[in-house]
Amino acid sequence: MNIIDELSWRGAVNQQTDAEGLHKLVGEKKIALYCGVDPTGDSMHIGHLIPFMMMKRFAMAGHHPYILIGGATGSIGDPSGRKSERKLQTMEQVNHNVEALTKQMKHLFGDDENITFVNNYDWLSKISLLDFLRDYGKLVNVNTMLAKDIVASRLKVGISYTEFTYQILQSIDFWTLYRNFDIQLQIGGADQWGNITGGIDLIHKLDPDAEVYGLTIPLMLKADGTKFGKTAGGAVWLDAKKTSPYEFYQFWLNQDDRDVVKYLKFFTFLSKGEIDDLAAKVKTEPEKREAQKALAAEVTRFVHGQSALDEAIKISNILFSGDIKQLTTAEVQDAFNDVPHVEIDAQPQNVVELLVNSGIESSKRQAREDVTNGAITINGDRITDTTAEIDPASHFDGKYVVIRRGKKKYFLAKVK
RNA sequence: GGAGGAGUAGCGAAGUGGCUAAACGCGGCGGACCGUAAAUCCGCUCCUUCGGGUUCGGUGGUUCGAAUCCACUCUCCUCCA
Repeated sequence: MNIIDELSWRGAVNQQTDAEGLHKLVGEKKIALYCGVDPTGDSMHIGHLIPFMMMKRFAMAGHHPYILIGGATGSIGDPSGRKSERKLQTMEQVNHNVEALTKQMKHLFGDDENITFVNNYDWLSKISLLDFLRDYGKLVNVNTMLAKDIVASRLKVGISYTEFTYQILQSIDFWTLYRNFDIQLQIGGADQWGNITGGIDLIHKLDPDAEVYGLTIPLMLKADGTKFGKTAGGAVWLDAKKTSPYEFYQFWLNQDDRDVVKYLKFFTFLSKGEIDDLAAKVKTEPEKREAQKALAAEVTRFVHGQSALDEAIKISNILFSGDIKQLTTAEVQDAFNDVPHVEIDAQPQNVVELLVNSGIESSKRQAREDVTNGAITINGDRITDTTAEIDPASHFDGKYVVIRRGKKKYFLAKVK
């Protein structure tokens, strides 16, 4: 199947500069393409993953993706999709983030020999101001820049010259990659359209015969219209230290029936046949949640590896179907490694005090309410009496107390 | 520089002297249903030693009593120059 057809089937094509031309090009030859990410943080979240999963598909189809880490552009700040000016990061932060992101990217995509990593700091930092103005600035029309959504939407609130210039830097990236590596396609999120077409315009001015294309991926929204990828605790990170593999697995497992097929298409490498199969099961036997399970397993394995996935499934089974009291102390220690930890005193203590002191509840009022409502389970027993005394010595050799708040939130309390 | 307008709980937004810890909506947290889904329904959503304590941009007044009135002050928005 033509890679563009596959992307279309997956719902991953929003806009293309020349749909016919690109379709023909990738059908005729193996091309080089790129997608960039700016080091705005020291870890990506699942939203960042979207274009790179598509890059991987290109690689699997025999094409050659280049992953660009924006060491230079990240120090400037992309105004795309932003309502207000970004706070400039220090160069130390940028460098730290570049290092962290590169490591993460290489972990995810680095074992594919057909994927190359580049950093735009390597060329953008070498351009002098005068060269910039003479070689590139002259080719870019300010009126065109102002008309782009990215800039136009910001004119009312204001935009600094620095952020205004961002699109030129990204254009120079595309030009540089085109010239050096014959990169003919840039892909990105829907908000990158303006930056991508800017690059294509620049390339055409410098090389009128150039054959280059742009493709954007639609903005991902949940069935209820809210942003994808956010939970109560914030973003779902790819870094296991920020979002544990167990939480990561649970995030995917809990997806809405209406969204799960879309996510399978975006985030997994399952074939069309396999996905169609799962889609049918969502309709016929939704209660089995096979699509969600497959999604959670595939993505968790891709990001965190097989053993982390096994662990996540094991914990999930224990927490949601097993009897916690049957576990040995060693099993508790092992199974709950990934669940949030708190510390408590060894003496028997009142439930409400215990919940507040351990930080599980924010106030006594809240703690009392949850206990009264039956939201609190300690070592597998539901506690509904606010005057109940909890003795940490009663289970697991007095070393641990397993606390559940609500239906899904577990905490492992270590006894001091 | 001039003229208006606005600042209330996480957000939006009522409230113009006591009955206001502050309507309502969203969000959040619980519970029921159930499939660890959605929708729906119910409860809660400043803190508390349950006596009370501290809140309506800030400071200081008036008053028995202030989110509400007065003065000063800070921030933001709109229009004019």
